Amino acid sequence: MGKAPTIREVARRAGVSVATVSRVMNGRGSVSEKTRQTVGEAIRETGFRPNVIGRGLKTARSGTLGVLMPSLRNPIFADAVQGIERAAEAGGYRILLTSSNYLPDKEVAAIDVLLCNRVEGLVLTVADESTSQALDFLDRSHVPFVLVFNPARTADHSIVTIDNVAAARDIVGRLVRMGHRRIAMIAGDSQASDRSNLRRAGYEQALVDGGLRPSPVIEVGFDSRDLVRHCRFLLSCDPGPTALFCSTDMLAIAGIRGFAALGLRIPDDISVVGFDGIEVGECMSPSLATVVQPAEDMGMRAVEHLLERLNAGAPAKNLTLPYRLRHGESWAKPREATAPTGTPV
Amino acid sequence: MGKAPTIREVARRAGVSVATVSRVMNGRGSVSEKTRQTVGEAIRETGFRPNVIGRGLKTARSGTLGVLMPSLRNPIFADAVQGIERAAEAGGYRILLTSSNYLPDKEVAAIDVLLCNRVEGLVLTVADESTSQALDFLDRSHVPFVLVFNPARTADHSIVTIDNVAAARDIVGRLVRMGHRRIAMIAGDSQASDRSNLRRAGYEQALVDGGLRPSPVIEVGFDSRDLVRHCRFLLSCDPGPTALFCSTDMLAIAGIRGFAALGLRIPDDISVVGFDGIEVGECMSPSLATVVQPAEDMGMRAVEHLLERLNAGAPAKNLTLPYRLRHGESWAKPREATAPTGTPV
DNA sequence: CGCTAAAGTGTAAACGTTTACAAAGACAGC
DNA sequence: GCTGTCTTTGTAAACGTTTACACTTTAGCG
Repeated sequence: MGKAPTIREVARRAGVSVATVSRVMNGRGSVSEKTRQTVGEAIRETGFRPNVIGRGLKTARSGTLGVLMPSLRNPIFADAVQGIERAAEAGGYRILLTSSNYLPDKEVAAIDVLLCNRVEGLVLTVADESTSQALDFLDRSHVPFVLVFNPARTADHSIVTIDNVAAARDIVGRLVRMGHRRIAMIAGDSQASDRSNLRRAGYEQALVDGGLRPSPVIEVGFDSRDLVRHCRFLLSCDPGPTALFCSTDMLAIAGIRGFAALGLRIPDDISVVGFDGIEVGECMSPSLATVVQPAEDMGMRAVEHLLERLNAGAPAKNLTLPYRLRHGESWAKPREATAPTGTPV
Repeated sequence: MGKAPTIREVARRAGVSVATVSRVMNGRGSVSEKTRQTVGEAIRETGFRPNVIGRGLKTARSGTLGVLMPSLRNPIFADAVQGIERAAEAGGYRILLTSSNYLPDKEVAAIDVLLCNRVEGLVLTVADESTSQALDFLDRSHVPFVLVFNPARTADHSIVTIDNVAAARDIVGRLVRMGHRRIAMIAGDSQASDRSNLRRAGYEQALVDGGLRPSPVIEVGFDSRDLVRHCRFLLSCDPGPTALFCSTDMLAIAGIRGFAALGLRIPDDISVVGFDGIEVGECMSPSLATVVQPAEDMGMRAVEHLLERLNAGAPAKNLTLPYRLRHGESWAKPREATAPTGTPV
């Protein structure tokens, strides 16, 4: 593992000073055409690759952005990272990726590591924005950051999100207007996700809007993949639900499976809708009716905004992107369709 | 954005030299208990965070590993990255993540950027290991790297993979022994994935093993999500297939949907099996019969091995992990079950 | 008390860049 | 030829750490 050549060796080989080599590389300052050639050759001959660590030390710019996500196992986050990476690359930045596994303690630790690495900014999703120590910590650091998926704490925070309450209310409202009167909800651990809470709030509002009495919400862990127990419970209730709303697509997919395992057909016997809009929900059969968050786009926008703040000193802003409903095949009118109590559809 | 405090300011505040502060931070060299206290306080008071860029310059160690994946949109890669991140974190390393979008040109460019960032090693999946310029490039760099998912080029390369040929042969062989005589295959773009080719080879071997004549393989792009056209084509063949093998789970899921859209029931009318073992395949209904690659584990092992090479000078090695079959619900005996020509099951 | 060894601390030189500043050369205008 | 301007190049000082080396203090021991 011979040491990598340095700018000094290139300079020696080209018979110029290191300053000149630096100028050739960065295209700053004036260099005669002849020298430029010579140096270019020397660079090629030595296989020189500028050491961005040395450069970063001098320029006080690392060229990296920190990224912190709860997990990459939920495709919604993987998609966001994909967008983040694309936009970062387009802007000439690299990303340092970490994940918290939904643990607030790890959030703080991971951010600390990123700050030691002198990331110029961060893009992150925290478990719960309202209680996050990680954000307090970050506020104090004066390193700009953009939250993705999380709701806004205050107006002077940069966030890229969708209106979770409105979206949940919208999709559940449609179930109501389809004629569903008993709509259950399975929500991911509210401790680990403020989104879960917001979606629950939207769900409850939709029930109220429809004049339905709230039903209890089943809270499960994020990694729950086997919901058959919970599905059985739901069916055992006196008037069982005719529809299920899940706080994430992963849960909804598991819910469909749970009901199918109990012999129900989707959507004939029960409707199931999700939230996130992960691609696989669209590919499966029945395709999942859900709220689509433009995750990749959100990641890109987050980075673009971050770079504006970094390079142009733009102010923080709250960016709420529009969500989309995917009219999948997993929902339908309830069999014993009764008109909703409110206004007819 | 006041400048971050440096070791010098901590030293001044604690009334000691920078060397002492450094010693306290790294626990190297001897420092009296009293000084240790004083310095610790000064660090806390100033909110000092060691600049790993400065450190890296001196120690010639960046503490980062480079990661290059084709895309994060396929959960199999996201899972691998998850494992990579976990193991890297456990080993005290950070990861610099890039993706190639399956484009060989971007592979080279991305690696170049990573090398400029002086990653101490790389974990990557290239489109095609046998033709990859990226790997030639990397070989010349003398930075250790580990391939994941790709097959081994030569014995002195580090790789972590499964036996794609054997696995494909295994699962397709089971279809044969179930009684399927006409098994179609949909494969992802072979240009963009050597895995696709290996799985195809395994598929063809299984057909030969079973005394079946090879049928043409349909090649599609990786981002193909609507396979209904291809499904229709398959059904239009004179004796249509009774089973479909797809080179990835994402394709298999789309295939299930394609057939379902044409009115077929899975697995009653046609069996569909995939390859990868992404989690969502297990959650959906019918659950996907597939070859499970331990992606997260593969990512972890890759990093563990890389760190062994880095820190203990261990030699490169080829690590072929066992695959697992998931006996999902998407396959069954063909309706018009005929015993296979070969040995009975 | 004097000697030696060990422990604690400081000094200063790296590491690979960038860049302010200085210097030198070329050239034009007088 | 002198002056001034512009272009090209070099010198050297940062940037924030680590660490070899040297120095001072302390402790142990005769």
